[in-house]
Amino acid sequence: MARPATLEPGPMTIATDTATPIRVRIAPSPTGDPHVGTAYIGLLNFLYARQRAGKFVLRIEDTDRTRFVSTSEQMIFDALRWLGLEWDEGPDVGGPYGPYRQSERTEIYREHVQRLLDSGHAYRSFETAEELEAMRRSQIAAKLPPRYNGAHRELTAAQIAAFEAEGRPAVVRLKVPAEGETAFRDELRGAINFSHNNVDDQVLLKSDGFPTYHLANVVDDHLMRITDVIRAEEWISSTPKHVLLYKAFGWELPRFWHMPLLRNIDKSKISKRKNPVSLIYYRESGFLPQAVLNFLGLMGGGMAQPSEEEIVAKGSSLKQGDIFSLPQMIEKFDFKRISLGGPVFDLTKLKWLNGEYLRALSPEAFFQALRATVFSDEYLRRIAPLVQTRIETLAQFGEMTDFFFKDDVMPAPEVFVPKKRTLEETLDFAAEQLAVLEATPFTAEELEPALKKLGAEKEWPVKDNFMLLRAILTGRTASPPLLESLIVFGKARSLDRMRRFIDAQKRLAATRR
RNA sequence: GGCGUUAUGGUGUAACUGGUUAACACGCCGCCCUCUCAAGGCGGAGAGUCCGGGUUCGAGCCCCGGUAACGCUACCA
Repeated sequence: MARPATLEPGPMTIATDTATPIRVRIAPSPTGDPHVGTAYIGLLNFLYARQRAGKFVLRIEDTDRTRFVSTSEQMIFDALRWLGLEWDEGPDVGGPYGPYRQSERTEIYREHVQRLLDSGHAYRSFETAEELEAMRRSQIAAKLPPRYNGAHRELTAAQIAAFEAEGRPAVVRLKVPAEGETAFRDELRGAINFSHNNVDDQVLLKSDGFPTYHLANVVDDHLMRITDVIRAEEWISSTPKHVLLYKAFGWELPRFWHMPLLRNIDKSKISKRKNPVSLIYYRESGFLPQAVLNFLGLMGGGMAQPSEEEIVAKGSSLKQGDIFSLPQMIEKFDFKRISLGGPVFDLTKLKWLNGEYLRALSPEAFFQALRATVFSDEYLRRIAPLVQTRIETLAQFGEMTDFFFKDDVMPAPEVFVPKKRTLEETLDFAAEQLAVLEATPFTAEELEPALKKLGAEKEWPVKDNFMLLRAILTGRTASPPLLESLIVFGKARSLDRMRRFIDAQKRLAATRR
């Protein structure tokens, strides 16, 4: 892999106190579109590795077969490469500690689980999912904290044999010590303690034979010689379980760095409901990877603002302080500076930044960027057949297809509300359509029946059903074929357009009242 | 509910080991430039640093006590 010289550890390289080479990893789950959160944590890990001449590993965390999406893994690869976050080891590039896909490591997990069973750090538990669910409900009803009650912690050999004879499937759980506490150090926050009263007997091996995150993550991090676990803050609460596992195996602990969570405007954890969260969306909407990376680098504030002397020395203007490249981040990004409050992912500022990058392009580079994205041959080639029979001069192509090239369309209520329907009913139905589209792969064979099924359930005639969707997607009542348009425009952008539409209309309706 | 984390303008961040009227960027408003719109230039409004105590000549920075937000609380990650 050819890397620009600037990416090599420069004078700012941080000396580490250990002789062991630094190794970090990201472990995305292939459950859907690649997520901005993955890019954020990916960037941070990448920077950390590059600053210390370490290795950046990509591991695919595909142990949940119920949420597995087969196309997801490739999309993750593509999105990370688009951003320029190249990994040194991973499922597609190999490496000395493979395999890098957890579904290919089940034998390893089984062996390790057996070790825990043998050493008494784990035990088999035979409750069914339904029984556990019932237990949880009654605990919540009784206002008790929902926790595993430990019923099978001390089964006798005879009891275990009986359950097995019954053919009951088992899970393996971590045997958390009844007393005491587990403490660990977070590199950004200092010591964190958890009383064992508050650490559940986590399932380590599911009844389908796959490990849970907790087990797989610890085993793999150890086997892959990961020295620094840089991950999102949401993992703090489960870190004691991980620490307990390291100890049970007798392994050395990695350093833990928990990064603040990216937030929606209302400060909740970033989610697709309130923010475009798919990296596909950003790529297809014409954001430049450098701008996205730059923006992500702003989140958490690891880049010091330049001092006045530096500004004078460089002769640059003050606002350049928010603009920096990946090599500059490698040089200057300081993990100890990261501020812990959850940063709001503010699309407005991202757009400004992207505009700065666009303006900085040479005319030729700008033209090439256009040709590579919104006016790519590939895109045009897919749109062309949708309009060929519908236009009389080639110039009409523009009118017919404008919505394919817009960032936003916003039809008026006269356009999208069917006769005999109220605005409110219509928006409610649009929300139903959105839910269906989210759950459906974007192919004609899948989309059509799914939408028709919804229409039948809610008693919306096909005509009104499709017309509403057409209005939302295209902004008008006449357009190329709806389903094909949806598919070509793409799932990420289509869903975003719908969400924005519903949000905006609800807000409008509220102000009218 | 329990546990954990966090807390500086609307948003992202600054403020060296406590030291002058809390700084920069985005956004917002106004003016200039201009055929328009952007961009660019200039200017402005907007926080007294979550709240309450304390230490100190002096606190956004230190101590104590609250509050709020967020996260976790799954055979999901």
